[in-house]
Amino acid sequence: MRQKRLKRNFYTRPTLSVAKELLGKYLIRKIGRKKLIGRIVETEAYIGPQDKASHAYKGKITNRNKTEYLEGGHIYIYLCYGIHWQLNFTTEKEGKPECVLIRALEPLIANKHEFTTNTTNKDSQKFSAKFAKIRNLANGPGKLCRWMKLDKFFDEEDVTKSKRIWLEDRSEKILLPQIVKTKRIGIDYAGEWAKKPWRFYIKNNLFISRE
DNA sequence: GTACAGATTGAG
DNA sequence: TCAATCTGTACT
Repeated sequence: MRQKRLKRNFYTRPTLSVAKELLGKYLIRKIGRKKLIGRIVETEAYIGPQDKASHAYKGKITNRNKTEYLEGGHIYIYLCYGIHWQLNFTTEKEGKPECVLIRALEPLIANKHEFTTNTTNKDSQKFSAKFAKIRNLANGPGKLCRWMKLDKFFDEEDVTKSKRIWLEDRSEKILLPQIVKTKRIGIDYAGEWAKKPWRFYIKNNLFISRE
């Protein structure tokens, strides 16, 4: 299988394109000799300064959100509800506070007898207890950070160069009809901006955070 | 210094 | 349905 790390020019593009094209890409987290691999199945776009749901609304710069202004291809990670880390990748040029939140991963587990990456078959919903366990590893933005052991020490990380976390293209293309667009989760305070269809997930995938 | 909301989660 | 848990932010 052809595997190549996503380069700078993938990230320094319009955020909505990056959010859609991140679907079907692979997030690799190296811990010692081991690798945790997750296929990205759900994302959300945040487009400051105009987006009221963005931390960079009205061009706000704080100690927390300053990494959001970095050039595309950097990690912006922050703690939510005092408990959960939220992994974002910056997009666009330096100075533009736009990013993509990774909301769910399909864990790539070596044992192919348990399940395959082809989860479009509704019959596979009759999954085993083990399958349920795997499904619960990364089907939410906080859960995937817990699984991959990601925290504030990854803020500002350049994923085009990092040796502990990066993204790979494994020649899988998610076509437009397979992408479901919905409003973003948990930002109802953002008025009109809350209605924007800036959440994307892979149709019929069993590893998304919710429908 | 104090007050309070939040890009969530899991238990009940 | 709701509490856990704590940082960032606004305000006194």
